[in-house]
Amino acid sequence: MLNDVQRPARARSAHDLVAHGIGQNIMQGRFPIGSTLPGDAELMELFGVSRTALREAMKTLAAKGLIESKTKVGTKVLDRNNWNMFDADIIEWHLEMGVDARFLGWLFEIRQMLEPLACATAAVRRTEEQLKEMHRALQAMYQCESSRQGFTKADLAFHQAILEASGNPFLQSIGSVIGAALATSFTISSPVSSDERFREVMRQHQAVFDGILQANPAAASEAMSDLILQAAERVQIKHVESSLANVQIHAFTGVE
Amino acid sequence: MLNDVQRPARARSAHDLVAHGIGQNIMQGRFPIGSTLPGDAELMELFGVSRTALREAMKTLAAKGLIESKTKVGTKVLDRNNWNMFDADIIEWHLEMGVDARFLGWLFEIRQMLEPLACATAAVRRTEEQLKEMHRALQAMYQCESSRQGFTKADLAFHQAILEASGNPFLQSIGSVIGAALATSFTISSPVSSDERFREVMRQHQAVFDGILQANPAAASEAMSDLILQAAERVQIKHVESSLANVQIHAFTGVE
DNA sequence: ATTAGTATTATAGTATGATTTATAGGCTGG
DNA sequence: CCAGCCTATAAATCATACTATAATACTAAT
Repeated sequence: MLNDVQRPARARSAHDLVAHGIGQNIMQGRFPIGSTLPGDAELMELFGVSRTALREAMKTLAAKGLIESKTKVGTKVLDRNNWNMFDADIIEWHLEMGVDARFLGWLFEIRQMLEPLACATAAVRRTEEQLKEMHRALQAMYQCESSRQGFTKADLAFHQAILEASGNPFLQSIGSVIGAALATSFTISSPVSSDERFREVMRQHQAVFDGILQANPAAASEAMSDLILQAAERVQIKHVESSLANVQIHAFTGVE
Repeated sequence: MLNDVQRPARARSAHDLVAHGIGQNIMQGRFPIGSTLPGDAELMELFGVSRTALREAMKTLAAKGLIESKTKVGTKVLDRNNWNMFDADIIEWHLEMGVDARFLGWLFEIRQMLEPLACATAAVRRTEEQLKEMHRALQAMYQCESSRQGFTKADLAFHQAILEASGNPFLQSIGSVIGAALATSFTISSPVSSDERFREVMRQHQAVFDGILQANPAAASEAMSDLILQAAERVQIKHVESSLANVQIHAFTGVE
């Protein structure tokens, strides 16, 4: 069983590996929802770790809402709506078992719900320092046309700066969601693959920044909405073959 | 120090108490962001638990993004934007240190961003069974005019049924956010306090349900938006109104 | 026969000490 | 002055023993 679990890139701590292993097995349905996990002893042997490391992994998973342990009754896999989907690890584990068009659709749907309005609030609340931060990230994107990795990093920084400027801590904590979306998108369809596409992407980002700079919430919101919509389309085009529930982004956020 | 930590209602496990204690101290700024927590030995003495229990608590907090441990350097309190604000415990710990108007404002702001659009998608995707579930919850609300606790429970069930029907797992996992908002709102201003208010609240919920029932995403979305706005006003949050005043939400959900 | 209470027992929870590993900071040699 | 090698320290891990809890089975009283 463990052989099928995708290896994490770098060596990590024991409990981290175990959490990763169990988490991924839950995502893949090998530990089905509602089922009871093997007991401590069996899992210890399975992963070749001590009780301490195993239990720490369990606590990590429990903290993310994946499992619940009760004395005598065992450890059960909780229902999906207990899972904290805004957790970076959970999203990562999801994506590691293969990029699913539906999952990407949900990801973009959430972005479409939150980011345009985050831009709107940022346009009203942003400080000078936050504007500078956005500008720095934007400049970094301009300069990273050649480096896919550098571009992704700068792109994420730009979006995070906006979230930061929104002033809402809930929005500020969804960086992992956006990061996952960006990273995955770029593996499918890089925005720096062609010069034309690069300029289009930059134009959109510039529009978002300008809207926030000019304290124009409506413009900023609309620009971000366009940006996300196109990003989603770029990804979904590559996935037409998975005809099953090809979730379109239906939500448009407009202005009066 | 520990005396100031609000006691949880019911007795819980040792590591749970420790996680709660440290978590709350972080929220209150007694363990400031960026600072290094006391070492294992000191914390063990402070909370009167073994290393095992302490470390499990640490892993719980680390899983929620509150802290990060590194060998030799110690355990540091991470920056706010690493915290997973959609975690039920984190919200709870926030609220336990006293209801903060700003925090409530942020809570309602997020609801205003997500729930109307969740209604819109639910209006398109909902199954018959999900409609029945919403109806059940709605009926329970009608019948719980006398019981504040029962009403809150039914109210939450109604909102969760909508999230469920949206089909998006990210939305499905924000039940804790809504739950916290509802519970806190009701301690401030109960919707069943007067007959008049009760009828108004029920009218709004009925409008949301009708919109979803009739597969009318625009109507459902708007009804939910109204509902949340009024709920925010009841707890005297001017925040939401002002920040979203410039950008109206108009969700159109079209089917191809 | 049904119910209420009690004993059993499997399993998670907790405690403790020993051991290993990682790294900041100092030390040595170039 | 720098690079690479020690060393001290605190976290990470292991191993084992013990405790608390609750599901199950069993017993006894009605």
